[in-house]
Amino acid sequence: MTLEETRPPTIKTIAQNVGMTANTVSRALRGSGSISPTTRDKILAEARRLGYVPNAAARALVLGSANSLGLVMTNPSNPFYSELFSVIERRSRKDGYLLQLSATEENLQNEESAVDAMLRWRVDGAIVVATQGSDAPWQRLMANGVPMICVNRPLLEVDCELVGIDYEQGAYDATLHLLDSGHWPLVVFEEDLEISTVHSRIAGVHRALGVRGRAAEEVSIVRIESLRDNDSTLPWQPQSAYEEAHRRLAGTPRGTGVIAGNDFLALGVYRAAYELGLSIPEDVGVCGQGDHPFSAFLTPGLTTVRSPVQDIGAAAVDWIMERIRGAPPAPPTHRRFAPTLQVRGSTMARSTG
Amino acid sequence: MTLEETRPPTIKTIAQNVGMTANTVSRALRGSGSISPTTRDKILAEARRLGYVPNAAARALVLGSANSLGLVMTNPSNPFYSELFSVIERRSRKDGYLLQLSATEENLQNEESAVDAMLRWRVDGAIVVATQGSDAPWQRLMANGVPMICVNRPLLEVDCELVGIDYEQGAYDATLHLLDSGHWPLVVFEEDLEISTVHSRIAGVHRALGVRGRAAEEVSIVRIESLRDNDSTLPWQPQSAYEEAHRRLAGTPRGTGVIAGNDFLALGVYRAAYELGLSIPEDVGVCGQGDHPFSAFLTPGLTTVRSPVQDIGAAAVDWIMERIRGAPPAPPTHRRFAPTLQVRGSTMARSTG
DNA sequence: TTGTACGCGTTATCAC
DNA sequence: GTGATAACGCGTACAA
Repeated sequence: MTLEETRPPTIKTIAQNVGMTANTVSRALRGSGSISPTTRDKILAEARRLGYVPNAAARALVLGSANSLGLVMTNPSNPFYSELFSVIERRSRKDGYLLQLSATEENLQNEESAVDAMLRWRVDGAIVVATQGSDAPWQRLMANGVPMICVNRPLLEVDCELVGIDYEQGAYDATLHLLDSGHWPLVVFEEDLEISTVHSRIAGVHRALGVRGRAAEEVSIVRIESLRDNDSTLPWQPQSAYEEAHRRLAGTPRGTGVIAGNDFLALGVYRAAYELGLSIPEDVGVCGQGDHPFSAFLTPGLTTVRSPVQDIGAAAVDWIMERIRGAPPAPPTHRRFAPTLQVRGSTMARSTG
Repeated sequence: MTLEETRPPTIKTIAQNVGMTANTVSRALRGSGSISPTTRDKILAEARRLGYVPNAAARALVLGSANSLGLVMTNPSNPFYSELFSVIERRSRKDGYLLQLSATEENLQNEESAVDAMLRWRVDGAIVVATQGSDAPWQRLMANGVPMICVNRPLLEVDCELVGIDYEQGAYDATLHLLDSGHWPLVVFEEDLEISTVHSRIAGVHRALGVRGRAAEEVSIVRIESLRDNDSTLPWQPQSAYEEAHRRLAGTPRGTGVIAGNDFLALGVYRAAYELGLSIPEDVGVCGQGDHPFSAFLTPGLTTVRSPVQDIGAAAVDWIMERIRGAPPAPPTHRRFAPTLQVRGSTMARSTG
C-alpha cells in the first residue's frame, strides 16, 4: 500500500475523464442550468464510478454559507438538554442543515470559543442555551449578523429572541399543589447557579405563598452545590442534594413539602427520606421539575413539573429557519411555553393532623 | 438599517486598510514567517478593530482538512451516550477540533446521510456507534481514507478499530452474582434490537449458567419492544419493560432474579414488582447495566454493571488523534474495557428457603 | 521583511 | 447546450 497523499476526486477529475469542462460537470451534478441528457448521464455515471463527493468547504466558500447550524448547550447529560438535542438534530437534518455542537459546561470561556467556532464556520444560525455569565459572546455573534435564538434562558441585558419555559408558573403551580394538599412548611432545593431559571422558580414559589397567605420566611431555600462548573464530565446526579437533604430533613416536622429544581435533586431527597425513616408523601411531600424519564417509575411516582421539550426544540429550529430563509429581522419575541404539573404519588393529599 | 449583503472582513480588507499585502496579513495573524513587530501590531490592531474572524471554509479548502471530527451516535438520550458525548466533546475541543454530530436513531438511512456529511466536510476522523444494520456506509467512509473508530459496537463483517465494553464479562459477573446470592430462576430483559451488545450479554449469562451447572432452558430471555426505531424522539424509558415485567413477574417463584440490559429496563421491573406486591431483593433480585445517574439512589439501590465511559471516550479520541497526527495505519485492534459490578441493595443475599 | 503568483474546489456570469 | 473566465478567502512558493 503506497502512501500517496491521494486527494479525493473533484469535478475537474470527472470533467477530464468525460472530456468536458468543470462547469458542465457542476451543472450536471446539481441539476441546474441546461444539460443534454446524454452528457448528463455520462457525467453522473462517471461521478458514481469515482465515488465523487462534493467538497463542502469549497461550496461554502463560494456560497458564503455552509448550511449549518450552531447548537450551544451547557451540559448534554442533563436529560432535558439531551432530549432537546434530539429534537433539534432531527429537525435540522430534515431541512438539510448540519449541526455543529458545543458544550459550555456553564463556563464563559467555553462559550466564547463556541462563538468563535460558529463565526469561523459562518453558521447560518445559532440555537443557544446561555450560561448567563456575560452577554459579550452573544453580542458578538449577533453583531456579525448571525440569526440567533435563546432556549430556556434569556440573555442578561441584551434583548434576544427566546423560546423557553414558564418556570415561574410551573413553580407556582407546584407550590399551590403542595400547600393545598396539606404540606407545610416548605423547603426548596435549587442548584447554586445564578441563572434565570432558578430565579424564576423561586419567584413562582413566593407568588404562590402570597396567594395563600403563607409567610415566606418559613420557607427555606437550600442551594445545592453544583458540580457543573468543575472540570468534570460528571452527569447530573443526586449526590449533593442527597447529602443536603440528610441534614435538612432530619428534624423537620411531619408534613414538610419539598420543591426540587430538577428531578435528580428530588431523587436525592427520596433517598435521604428513606434513610431517615420518613415516608413519602405522608411525612414529606416531594415535587420535582423536568419529568425525567425515570420519575414516573419511582416509588412513589414523583410529582413533577413537565416541560414541553419537543415544542420548544421545534419552535427554535422553525424560527431559525424562517430567519435563514429571509424573514426580516423583527423585534425579539419571548415565547414561554406553559409547563404542566404531573401529579403522582409523592404528593398525595394527606389527612391533616 | 440598509439591507446591504455585507460580507465579513477578510485578510484583504485588513491589508488595504493598513497598506499591506494579503500575504503579510496572513502571516501576521498566524504568527508564522517573519514580520516586523511594527507592522505586526498594526495589522493585529486593525484586525481586532474590524472584528476579523478567519474563514474556516477557506482555510479548510486550501489545507484539505477542516480540523473537525465526526461523531455518530444512535441516540443521545441514552445516558451512556450523552456522557460519552461529553467526554469526547471536551477532549476534542481541547485539541482544537470541532465536533460534527449526528444521531442515527438506529436507522440505516440516517447513518448513510451522516457518512455523506462527513465525507463532504472532509472530517479528519470519525467516532462511530454503528447501528449494525449494514457495513456499507462505514466501508465507504474507510475507503475514502478517513480514520475511523467504532465505539461500543463492532461492525458486522468488516474489521475496524474498536474500543468498547466487555459486555459478555459484565453479564457473566452479574449472573454469577445473582446465582450465588440465591436467585433462581433467572429472567433476562433485553431490548429487541439485533445488536452485538445484546448478544454479548446473553452469551455472558449462558457462560455463567454453564459454570454453575444450571440449565439454560430455565432462563427466559424477554425481548422488550424498543421504541428507538420509531419516528419518535422519545428518550429511553422504562415503559415497555414495566408492562412486560407485569406479565412475567406475576406468577414467578419467590427468589427469581432479573437481569436487565440497561437500568431503565431495571427501573420498569422495580415498579412492576412494587405493584405486584413483590419486594426487592427478597422476592425478586434485580441487576441492571450502565449505572445510570439515578440507579444508586433508588430504593433499594440498584445493583448494576458499571461501564467506564470516560475511559472509552478518551481512548477513542486519543486513537483518532494519533492517526490524524500521522500514525501509520496498523491492523485494527479491539479493546474492550472491563465493566465492574456495583453491588447494591437490589441483590442482597437472601437466606435460602 | 515584504510582495507576486498560483492553487485549493466550487459556483456564477457571461459569452459562444 | 457548453466553454472560458472570474471569484470566494486563505496558504504556500518563490522572488524581490
